[in-house]
Amino acid sequence: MSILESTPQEREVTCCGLATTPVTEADAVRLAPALKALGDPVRLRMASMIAAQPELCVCEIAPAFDLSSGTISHHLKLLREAGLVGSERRGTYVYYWIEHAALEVLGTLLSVDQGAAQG
Amino acid sequence: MSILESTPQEREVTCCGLATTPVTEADAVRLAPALKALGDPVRLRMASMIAAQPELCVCEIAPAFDLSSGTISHHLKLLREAGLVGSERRGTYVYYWIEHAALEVLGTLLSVDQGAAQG
DNA sequence: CTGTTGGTTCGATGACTGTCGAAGCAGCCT
DNA sequence: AGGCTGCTTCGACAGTCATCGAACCAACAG
Repeated sequence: MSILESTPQEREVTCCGLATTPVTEADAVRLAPALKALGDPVRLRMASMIAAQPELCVCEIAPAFDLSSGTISHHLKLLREAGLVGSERRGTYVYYWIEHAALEVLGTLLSVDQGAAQG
Repeated sequence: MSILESTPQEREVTCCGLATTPVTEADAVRLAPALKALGDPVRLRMASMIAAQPELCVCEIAPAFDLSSGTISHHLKLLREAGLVGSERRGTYVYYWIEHAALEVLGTLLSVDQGAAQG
């Protein structure tokens, strides 16, 4: 059950945003982990760095943070488990890329709904 | 320093999404707490219920969850502190409403950027 | 003033999280 | 094979979090 597997109910929600139809418990359980993963300043920046490039190796990500390599790996793992990024080892380096589809699900969920919202 | 106070840098970010320009550390620190607040299934549903109505009293929110009133209050407080909802007591009841502007900041942050994203 | 109902705050507790440093693994060199 | 570099995993630890039940405060109805 990943963030990308949508039920009909969830499709409606992610079609028109959180304000249109109350998110069901099942959808909340599936969507919340991705928001939680982005709810840490380190991971939000990591996701943003990765999203701004086609892909990025850990050796390019790590220097931006004053953290041990173990901690860097830990955060990247959480982003991966949340379905927000993918990774692949190619030779010496491990590359990370953003899963745009997952990001889009969240963007739609939080997008301002033209019908229900009123500034 | 709330989610709604934007620096020039942050305006650029929240204009075109997380993938356009890497989020700065300061912006990440300011934006992450709101995502964190929504990163819990209970609070995501609460925010969604509140967002789907002009306003909602606690007595209408609480029955949707199998939680003690103390825990309900705790979650609503976190949403309030994250700047995502506002609240006001009117007579017997306390009413909560969504802060659409804060939601919009997040929606824009996570929205798919036409320029940088590619599926 | 007293009881009742709606919410918040408090204290305690078990679970989870962010962090480090050390150990481990993978792929290179030579 | 032996060593080096890049990254992940492991074990430990302090800090945070979700939850409950109890105590508390606010408004109202008798």
